[in-house]
Amino acid sequence: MESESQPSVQRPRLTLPRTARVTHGSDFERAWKLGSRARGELLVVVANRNGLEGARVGLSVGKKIWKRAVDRNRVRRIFREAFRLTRHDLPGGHDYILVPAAPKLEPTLAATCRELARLGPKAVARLREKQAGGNPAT
RNA sequence: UGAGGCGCCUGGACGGUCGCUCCGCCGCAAGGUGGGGAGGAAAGUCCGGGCUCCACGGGUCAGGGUGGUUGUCAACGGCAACCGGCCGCGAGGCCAGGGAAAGUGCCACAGAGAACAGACCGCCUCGUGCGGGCGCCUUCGCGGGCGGCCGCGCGGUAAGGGUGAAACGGUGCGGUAAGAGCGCACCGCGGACCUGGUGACAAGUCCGGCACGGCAAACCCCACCCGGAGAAAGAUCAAAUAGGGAAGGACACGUGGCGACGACCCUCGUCCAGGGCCUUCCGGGUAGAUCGUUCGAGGCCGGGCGCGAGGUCGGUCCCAGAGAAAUGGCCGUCGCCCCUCGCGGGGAGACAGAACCCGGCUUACAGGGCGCCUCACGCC
RNA sequence: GCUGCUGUAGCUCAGUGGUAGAGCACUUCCUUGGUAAGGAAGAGGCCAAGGGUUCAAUCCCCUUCAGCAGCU
Repeated sequence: MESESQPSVQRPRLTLPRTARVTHGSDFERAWKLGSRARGELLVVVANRNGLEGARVGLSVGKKIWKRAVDRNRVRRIFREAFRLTRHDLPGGHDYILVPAAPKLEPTLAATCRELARLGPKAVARLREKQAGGNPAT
């Protein structure tokens, strides 16, 4: 944590512009159809190639998870903040759809960051495996 | 001091830092900079409107809603004041609160009787029949007469008991064989008149003599109101692909018509084979984009009007606008609550998240605060 | 965003303004050497919650809470 103040690695600023968000329904549908998944304690990560430079995030928090809109917003904001902090450590060129793993979880930011950093690359690796085995052309 | 009633407000504050979104300015751009950024319920979607599109000659019926009166309002099933009923010692609270002498229907069980009422237990001995025994009078006696008693029946009665949610007015006095609106007084009920009030209604006088049980959130009747859908409404722009129309061109020999999956027929002289391409423009329109989309029956302050809901005049302010959907993360100080005698320290922090916009209603809500009023006790 | 439907025994469902029922399941007994089937008896319900109308509400009315379905 304290090593971040070192100037040795020139880290980019931790922003989250709209270009880093999945904003189209068709992108979501492609991810559900073609993407690979990795499941953890708190969240499920669905990864799919997007043909762009950086990583993008999409949030999918359904009404079954929490009944109240306040709680759903809470989960969304934690997921979004976790992606903002870990976004440059994840493999680029992919869309990541984040889904709560189970109903009525109360994720903390630190735990979500850890899981996202672990599950993101895992899902991307599975995607490569799948595409190499099945269809070689993208 | 304690217990309570009513109305209302608030819903942590400040700072640093990393981000998000909208607007203004600077910049070719990347970006920089200044400012705004959830609620009283944003909720449920129970009502009412604005707005948009669709439908529409008028009337009637059907269907739905509302239901004291007068107001208020853009409108309402909201709100205010008043009226009536019920509850509370009281401040106050609650009420779908029109019509049951237009009609239909229902009122279980219990009970004698339940909607043109009824007579079980009782009560009565005025009337009447039978039986029993008693007293008195009369008779030698049998017998007869009179009086009153008991039982059974006819009869009278509806006060009392009992049943029920409800029993065909209530209480008291008179009256009677016992009783009964049978009579009287008061109350209730009904009718008429009159007074006050815009009105709901209230007060008063007179009369009637009780006739008219309840349920319309049962059907229904009466009065009034209501066209449908909803911003994913709707409007504008508009790729790619396919297809439609028009013009021009190229290729080709076949072209065109009727017609039909192949046949066949007609026209130019017959038969066979085959082609249907390119460019430009037009219109519809999908993905997508933009608008609708936040200045409004708006907030705040003040004046005068009204009991009040509210209305009016003047001043002032601009106060969220996303779109797989911003309003968040981390840190610090103070404040509040809980644990602890205390210092210190630790923990918790309600209900809940805008999606076209308003007016209400309803529901949820840790804690804190304000105002007015009532009752009880104590002291002066 | 809008609309509709359903909440009754452990489960699946009836029911209607007047003491709430059926089938399966459960308990006990009989039958059998034993089990199943069969027979007999029994238990189990604040009819989703809160108000209101009514003499009386599972039923009628209002509000709330769940669950399900549909339209776009």
